[in-house]
Amino acid sequence: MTRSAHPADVFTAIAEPRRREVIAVLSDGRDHAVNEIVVRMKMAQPAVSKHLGALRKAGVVTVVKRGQHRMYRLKAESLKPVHDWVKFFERYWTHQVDQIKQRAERKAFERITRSVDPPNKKKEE
Amino acid sequence: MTRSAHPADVFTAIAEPRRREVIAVLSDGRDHAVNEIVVRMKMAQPAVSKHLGALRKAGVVTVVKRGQHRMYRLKAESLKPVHDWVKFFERYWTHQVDQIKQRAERKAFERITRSVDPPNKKKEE
DNA sequence: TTGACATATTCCTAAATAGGCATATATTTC
DNA sequence: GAAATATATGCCTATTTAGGAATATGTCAA
Repeated sequence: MTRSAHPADVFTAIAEPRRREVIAVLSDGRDHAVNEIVVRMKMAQPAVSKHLGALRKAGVVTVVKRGQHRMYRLKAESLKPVHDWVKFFERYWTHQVDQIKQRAERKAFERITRSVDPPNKKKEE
Repeated sequence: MTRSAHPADVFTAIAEPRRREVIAVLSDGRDHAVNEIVVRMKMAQPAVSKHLGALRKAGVVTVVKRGQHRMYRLKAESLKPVHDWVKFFERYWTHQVDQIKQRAERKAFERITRSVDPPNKKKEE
């Protein structure tokens, strides 16, 4: 098995660097035709179309037909889950870092010395 | 080709749901033995070890030998690039959304009508 | 209709990879 | 040393997937 994520998972969608490039192009919040993205990214058109397809499946972009073009637009709210997820860890690189680390180390040490090493258990928790 | 990202890319590392579970277990900032993660995640030990290996390569966790255990710890700063990347889009789901959207739409419309296409359309989605 | 242009889709291949299973490699305890 | 425990690694398979090339589809213009 490979990636067991839902194929349309946002985390998976943004894992691709090229896809983040596409998002960067769309990050002005405006509509963009495929061809424009192709030119800006210096990438083959089918490849771009495929990435856009993946992003669309993940709900990261939306499409609208306009004449013979298809206008893609970033749906930024779709990135909110990522933001929420990573925001939790924000505090670890802010000023409280030292406090947190020290407390963690102390607790971890206690845990280890008191419960893990004694050779009388198999599986617990 | 598959994922063209550096294998140790943080975005790729966190794309795996199971890996985010591992991170969740480590999210208290303390040391955790592999076996503990195995038990908590109800996952086979080799699988867990592999995920930990991937996370380590991506710099998301660190290891320390302690007796016959290997204690893994989250290196939260490694997630900062993700935070920084997604933070840019934060403003799109905050109160200014309407402003931004409206301006974007207006500009896009101008762009289209002046350079790409006469303003007639067939199908929209 | 014909042709030009924009985009998507299909087929292909090479690479990545999650997880199962078996096994190797410590490390501790007896 | 031997057994038990903790962890990593190797092999295997099924699945995913990025991108190339060719082609299909759709739309507009003359």
